[in-house]
Amino acid sequence: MLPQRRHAEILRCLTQEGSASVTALCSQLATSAATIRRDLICLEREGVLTRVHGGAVLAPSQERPFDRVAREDGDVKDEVARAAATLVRDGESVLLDIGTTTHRLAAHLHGRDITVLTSNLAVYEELADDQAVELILLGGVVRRNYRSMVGFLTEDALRQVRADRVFLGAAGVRDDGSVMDDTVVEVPLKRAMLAAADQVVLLADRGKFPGGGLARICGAEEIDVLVTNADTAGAGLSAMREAGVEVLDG
Amino acid sequence: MLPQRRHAEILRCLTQEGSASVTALCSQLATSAATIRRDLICLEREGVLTRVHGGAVLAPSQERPFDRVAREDGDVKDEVARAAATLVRDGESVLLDIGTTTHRLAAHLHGRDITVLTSNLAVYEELADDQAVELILLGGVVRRNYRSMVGFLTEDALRQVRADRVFLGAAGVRDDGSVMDDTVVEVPLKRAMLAAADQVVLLADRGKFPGGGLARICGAEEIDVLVTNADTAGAGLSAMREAGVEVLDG
DNA sequence: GCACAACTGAACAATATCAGTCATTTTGCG
DNA sequence: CGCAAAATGACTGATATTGTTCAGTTGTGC
Repeated sequence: MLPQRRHAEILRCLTQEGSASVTALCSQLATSAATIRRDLICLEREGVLTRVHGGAVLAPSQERPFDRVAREDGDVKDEVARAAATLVRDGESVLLDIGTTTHRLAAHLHGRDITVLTSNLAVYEELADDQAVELILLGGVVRRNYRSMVGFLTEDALRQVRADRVFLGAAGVRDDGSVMDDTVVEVPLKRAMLAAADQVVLLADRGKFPGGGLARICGAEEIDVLVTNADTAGAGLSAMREAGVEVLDG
Repeated sequence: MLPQRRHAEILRCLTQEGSASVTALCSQLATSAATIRRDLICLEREGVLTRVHGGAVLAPSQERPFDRVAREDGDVKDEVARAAATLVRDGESVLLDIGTTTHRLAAHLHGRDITVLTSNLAVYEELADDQAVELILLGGVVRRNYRSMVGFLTEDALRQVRADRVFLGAAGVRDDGSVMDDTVVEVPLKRAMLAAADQVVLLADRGKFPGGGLARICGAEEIDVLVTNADTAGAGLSAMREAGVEVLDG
């Protein structure tokens, strides 16, 4: 393996985890501790990381903005996004819905060895520079205000692909467990996404219980996993549980 | 194997993986280390890559081959782009090919009341904030280095749409009028674009006459309009004229 | 404070790669 | 066909990188 490749890999581990130990890097890169140390010295000289006893951490200036946002406590949406990211396994292909919640999820998927399918242009911009993630855009008519693509092209594309998991956002969940959306044009898209994935994961922070919306996307029975906050409560959540939805707390 | 073919292959490996080792290239291209090194020296002189111990990595300025190309030959290409923009009428829908030339064309389409269809992500970024232009992305697998989307999704999308005009880029025009490209994966896309538009406009500055390329996209008879520089000359241009192509000077 | 484990830095040997040279083969051209 | 130029592959001494070893240091639990 080329030294540069190793350096890139070390940085990938660092940005993903925030820190990395020499022994972990040894096994991950199949090399000796001496080489890793030499690499770390080199990278420290470049100023991209700081060496600490046993490994290295990202240099303060190198922390990506989303990482800082992610570590702030009390951000209910980010709790959900972070919890959802733990569901994704290496090698999988995931379908990300339109909206800000899935954009936040994408920010937690940096450096992962996965394929992301989406019509969410915010996700595209988030992951555009990430070499690890394979990115597939669904196409469609660009809606600037929503940073997304919609229309028959998007729906057609969804019929041609298959994902291991779809991460769905929503405007709210009604007390009967119905998943609702505000934007009528998105509903057929969301339904097409449901059909294109093996597992349906709904991202809904506690503010979505109960929640309104003009149009019904689907009922609780179509959802496999609900990711929400630990302190979420309400009839909608109970309805989800009764429908056999696995509930994951952020 | 021809040196040019080897160089193209080396670049393909590099853009795909980000780095390549001499030994890997040896076995992949079935040649000796000495030859690979000579190739790398040559390519490094061109500024395309940076040699490192054990192999090569993409040159820092080269990580986005797109941006590099975009800066070269500024005026020559921009003459062509500006002239091409005059062909577009309000209310039309235009299909823009992958590449830098069409990106430049897009820069001249700001504020126009038109619909732009493209798989060129540089065009998307150029026009994303322009309220006047309706933007439709074709979808597909994102190729970061080329700022484009390719693959069967893109081709499928092209079969579903119809444009008044397609603006096509190319690596070069041969003396017999054949339009050539370097990137094999783009050829079926370009052919699908030809089929999806009523009029085919080829953008080719004087540097493209004569020009090489691995794969043939189409012959002169498929082109309706050629936009080039005023001082362009050569057998390829004559072949175009003989085939009845309307030639527009920038 | 002390013992113990883990980590570090430096030196060294082994290995891999590099640049240069030279013989051989291929290519282009009259 | 023959010749010259270019490209290729093999060899060699020089250089760079890597893994190992070991003495010294740091961190941790008692």
